[in-house]
Amino acid sequence: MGNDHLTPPTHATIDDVAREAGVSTATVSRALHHLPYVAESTRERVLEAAGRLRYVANPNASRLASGATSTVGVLAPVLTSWYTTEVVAGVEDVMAEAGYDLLISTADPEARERMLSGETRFRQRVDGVLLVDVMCREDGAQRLALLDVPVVVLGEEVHAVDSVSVDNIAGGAMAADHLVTLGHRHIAMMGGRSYARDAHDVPNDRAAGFRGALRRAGLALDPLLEVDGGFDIEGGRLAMHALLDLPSPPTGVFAMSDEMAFGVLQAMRERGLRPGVDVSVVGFDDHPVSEAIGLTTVRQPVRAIGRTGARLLLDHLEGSAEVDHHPMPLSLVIRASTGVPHSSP
Amino acid sequence: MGNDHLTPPTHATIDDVAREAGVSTATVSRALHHLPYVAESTRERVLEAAGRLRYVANPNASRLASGATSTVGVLAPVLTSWYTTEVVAGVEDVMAEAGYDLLISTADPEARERMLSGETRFRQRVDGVLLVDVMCREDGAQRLALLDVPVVVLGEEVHAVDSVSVDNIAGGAMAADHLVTLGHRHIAMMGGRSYARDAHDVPNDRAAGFRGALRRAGLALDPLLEVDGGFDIEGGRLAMHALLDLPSPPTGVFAMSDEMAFGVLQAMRERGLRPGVDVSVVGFDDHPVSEAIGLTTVRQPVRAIGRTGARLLLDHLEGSAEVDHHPMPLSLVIRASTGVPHSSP
DNA sequence: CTGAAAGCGCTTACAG
DNA sequence: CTGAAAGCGCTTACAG
Repeated sequence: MGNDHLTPPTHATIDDVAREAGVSTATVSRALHHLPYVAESTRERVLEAAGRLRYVANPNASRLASGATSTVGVLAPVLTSWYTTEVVAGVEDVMAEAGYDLLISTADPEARERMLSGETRFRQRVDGVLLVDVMCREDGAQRLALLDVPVVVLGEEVHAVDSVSVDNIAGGAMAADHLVTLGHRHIAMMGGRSYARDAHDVPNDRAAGFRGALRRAGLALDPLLEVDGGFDIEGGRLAMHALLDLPSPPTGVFAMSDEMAFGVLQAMRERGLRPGVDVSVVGFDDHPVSEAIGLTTVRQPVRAIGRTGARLLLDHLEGSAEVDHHPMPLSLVIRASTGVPHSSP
Repeated sequence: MGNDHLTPPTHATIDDVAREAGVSTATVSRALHHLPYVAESTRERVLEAAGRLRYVANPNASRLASGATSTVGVLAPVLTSWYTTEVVAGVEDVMAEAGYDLLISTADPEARERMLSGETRFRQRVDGVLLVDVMCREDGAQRLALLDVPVVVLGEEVHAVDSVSVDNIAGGAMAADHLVTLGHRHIAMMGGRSYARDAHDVPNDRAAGFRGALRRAGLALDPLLEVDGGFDIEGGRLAMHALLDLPSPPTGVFAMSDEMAFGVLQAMRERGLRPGVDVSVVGFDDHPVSEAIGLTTVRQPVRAIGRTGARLLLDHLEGSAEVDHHPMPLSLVIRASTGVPHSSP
């Protein structure tokens, strides 16, 4: 109380600024947008008046009048996994700086279908769309290319629209090669069809790469050692317990995500087994916790994936028509969870 | 190609629907908003026409005309910590269902000041605001109460506006009591002033509760055992190494966040020390990884904090004027990282 | 370099 | 129950 009684009950509009500066609203608009053909002295007067009135343009009015939304839509799996959060953070980094808002929507299967048919809540509300791990395939990408906004696809390689992804086949092979090189012969592979990765090429690609590398080493993947860990911690824990209950448990495990690998390590701890000694474990992602607990993993540049996708979308918003696939690098990070097999042949 | 040539190059507007249904735009608007005083037969005709034309109202036009934004602002520390992500996910759960968009903004110190003075990018763009761990204190809350949108504060107790938080003093005491009960006497406390928690009451409250509980047990906190772990993994690791380099290292450590505790465990692993045997560790949060690695911790209902805050804000948006503090419960989750002191007196 | 005016696509009193 | 019309606050050709 006793404070600033002058606080306006409502916000200043462009008319207020025009009056204050003694010019028309058109001139105010031009001056504030730094458009050419405004006398320097006029511009200064407008800027000053706007500052005095603490004027901020009403975005709804601007957008309605100009047709631009200054918003990009992000369709992503539930923002619950570290991976997704981090990708979106990368997108946010770039888009915030460029002055775009993000409208984030959850990518369940129906949302995916609505997206492909252009029926999303994004309609009329965004200037462009980023799809995170939605898995459209080439036919989906062709439908996206027909939409009236530019679209960039993250997490898979397509060609009808811009895309950025890692080479999951190579990633699976890196994990296998590492375990084989250490001397492992009896190796398990843990994947899954999580909610987020339903109908996904990602696990399939990692599996294919993993199998291929084993094959090249003269090994085959024992069907008993191929398990579903649901891409989360608890799923990884349960699947690992099942593996350890086998008559002949594996000496090495490749978990297709670090979160599953955390569950694997938890199961080992529950049985008093030592990672890297009794059983070797390789994850995928390089979650921040992985370094802390010493998990060997295939690192993806998660945040950079988001940033790169955002930059590509900005290019399109500025008129670029180039369409390409942008591969991102993977690397193996070796830590304490892998070592030579305990009972080496 | 060869596909649907009829796809309209532009979106249907309310005028198109009105023409198609043979009514005025006013009637279309009323019918679509399920307002009273529209003949059932008319409503049906409008709904059908809108469906046929795949009409979606232009939100910018709606918002400009009605003055409502259907958006709530969320001011939160960098969306990089699990805690923040999870709170925001809880907010999103509730707000998405109520038909509100989220406009998320980063809460650095300048953003905090702009918020308190009503100068944010939220101006004119949101119907309400949720502050996550921004720490306004009572005087800040009084300024927020003067703003022209309702505000709910998460993470601290204030009274000028609605707030929801846990009792951090009690939480610090729970950690201390647990370690003392196990027989620990030489106990370290790891806090910090992270970017996110700068100028924060949270660490202070946890520290006060921790100290108070020690005092009640006839113990005092050795100043050498009070360290800064920066509220992240690496900071926790470094601080723990420093503690272990002390002439008389602690037998127990209370880290004020699970992520710091992960760093503590990493440092121990690097030195071959066993959690719960050589040194006992208590965290704070109950991060999903904590169960996997067996970290004893003070659990907060993080997602529920976000949900509760969102519901309170919705209440205000619907006209409620009640203002209250809403406490959320903490609980101690005992796991393998704590045990009786190795060299018990 | 600047202004008058139309228009963006809705919502909402105001009259019937 | 329904329509004509004003108005929300901007932007942007179109003229000067």
